[in-house]
Amino acid sequence: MNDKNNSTGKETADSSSLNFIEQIIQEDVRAGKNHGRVHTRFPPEPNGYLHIGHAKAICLDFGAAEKFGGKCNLRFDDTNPMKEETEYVDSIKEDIHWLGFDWEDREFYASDYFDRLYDFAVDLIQRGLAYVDDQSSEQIAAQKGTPTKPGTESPFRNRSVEENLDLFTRMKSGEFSEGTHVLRAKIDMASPNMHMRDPVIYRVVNRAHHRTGNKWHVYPMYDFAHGQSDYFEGITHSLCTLEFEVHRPLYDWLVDRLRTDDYRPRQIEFNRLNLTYTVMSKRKLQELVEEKLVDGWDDPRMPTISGLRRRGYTPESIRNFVKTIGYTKVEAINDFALLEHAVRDDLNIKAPRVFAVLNPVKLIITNYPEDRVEEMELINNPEDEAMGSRRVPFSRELFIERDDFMEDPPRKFFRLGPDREVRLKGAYIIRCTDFVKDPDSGQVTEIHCTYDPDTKSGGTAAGRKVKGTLHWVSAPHAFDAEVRLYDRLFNNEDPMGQKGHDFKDFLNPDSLQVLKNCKLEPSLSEAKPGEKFQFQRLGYFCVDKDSAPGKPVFNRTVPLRDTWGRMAKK
RNA sequence: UGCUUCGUGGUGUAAUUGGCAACACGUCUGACUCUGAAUCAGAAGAGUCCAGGUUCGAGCCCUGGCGAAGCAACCA
Repeated sequence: MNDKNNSTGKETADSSSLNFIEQIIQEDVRAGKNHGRVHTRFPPEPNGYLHIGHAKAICLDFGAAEKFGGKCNLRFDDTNPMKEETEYVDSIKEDIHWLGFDWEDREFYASDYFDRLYDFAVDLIQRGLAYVDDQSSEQIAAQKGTPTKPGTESPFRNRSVEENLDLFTRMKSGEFSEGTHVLRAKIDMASPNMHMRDPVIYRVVNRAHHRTGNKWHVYPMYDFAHGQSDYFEGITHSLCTLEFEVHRPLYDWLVDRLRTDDYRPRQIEFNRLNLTYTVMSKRKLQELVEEKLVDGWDDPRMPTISGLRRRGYTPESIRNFVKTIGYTKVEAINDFALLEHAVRDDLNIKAPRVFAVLNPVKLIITNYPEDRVEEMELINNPEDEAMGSRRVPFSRELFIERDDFMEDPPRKFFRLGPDREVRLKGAYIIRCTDFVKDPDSGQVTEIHCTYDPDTKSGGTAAGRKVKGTLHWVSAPHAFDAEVRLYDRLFNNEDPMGQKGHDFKDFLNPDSLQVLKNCKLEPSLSEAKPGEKFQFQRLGYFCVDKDSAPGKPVFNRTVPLRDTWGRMAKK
């Protein structure tokens, strides 16, 4: 065992803020278990990209360690060379760091322990606690029984130690082909727990491993690697999701046969993260990627860490979200609105305000001089004075949002309409005097207004009130951009939970909407991929990685709360 | 007809020696506002799966039901 002597855990947290797992840890520390040490681990399999469910685990593994003055290891659970690749190792490390956590120099791999695990398997054979089974997986499965019926014993269960040792050695040396032999722990074929019915602990795999190459022809199963790896690393609390609950007796059985002292890692399970209108299993997400139903693992509609990052989510917002939803043993489905609230909350403070017109319509101020341009001063963020202000050009021809004008507005509409007044934010109050419609489509193509020169923001009559305030851009100064609007990936709250349906039946056909000719204020022309803004009155947006000089692309992270939009829908 | 775990507003959580069911999101009002945002103030919404029991008093303890999830990969 290495690394078992880090500093004694100290209780920094007030117990009212501790989740049930942290409370257990606190009790263990108080009771002096493992000398009051707290050491956790985050153990991803490098077979795909991390999603927000992993973020929940990461926050707990690293967070709990930090709360009690302990440490958290990163350990890649790489026991299956069929599925694992170095590419995934790199993305996982990037995502953890981005979320704001650090494993320092403690980057481990289950494959680091292959020799020790093999020796332990040999030890079990010598103690009569493991045997080589020559049967096919079908035969073994048939003998396993069912949850309600006990299993039957393998005909190879009582082989001699010598024969088992010989066979296992030959498995290791590559003499056998895949599927012909396995090593099983000899426990209890009648156990009410299926996992205790002589579980397979080693299988033959004749394939290169991403780290150990062709050294091995036998690989340990998850159950034969996880608890032991925890033990080797001096882990005190091994936190995992609920589906491993039934594995715990096996975890303990193996650790108890491995350990040589009082120290013992403790597995505790918590509920998985589920979100409405999306799916969270790595396999399902992979399906979406492979069938090209999304743009890749980092498609902004994906609940992956890389997808959320590209969508414009901040690490803080994800951590705050995770804090809000908590850890219990209840199978819960969390409302996506909670996540959206978390980003808005964070971006409200951080994101500079800018003007962008997504669905532009031309507005002409007929009494404004043709060649005049004013530089209007706009506050960058009313929530943070330190973010200062910027100058935005204003001229006779502007673009405003098509939605902000109605030919025949209803009572509660307080934007622009014939003979109505409205303020152009940071500029003047204008009155609509006329508008032009395309005779064929019936679409409004031009809105004519007059402005009141006395009402300039900050000017003498600036105090006059009008009900509506619109954002705008100066037509000759604005530049074009592509803006991608995202909606929920699925139409159904719980696409996985619908009996008789494939989850893909519920894909939302309108989850991506691409707007090509959006008009952005000039200050945005320098924005770099990843930069985040509030498009005033619309939502939070960020520059996409597809963005190139002269070909800007923005993603909508989340719209602003919109009580008008909700009213209008009714 | 097994084992393990879980049932608290619409959703997620809290209520920790039994003591007025609390918070967040969402929803709806209102105030403010040069963002129909943010902010502020307020409202509606559960009597804790059901039935018994113990107790002055039960979400919490006991008994019995009901319901849900996980478990039968040589995946993790």
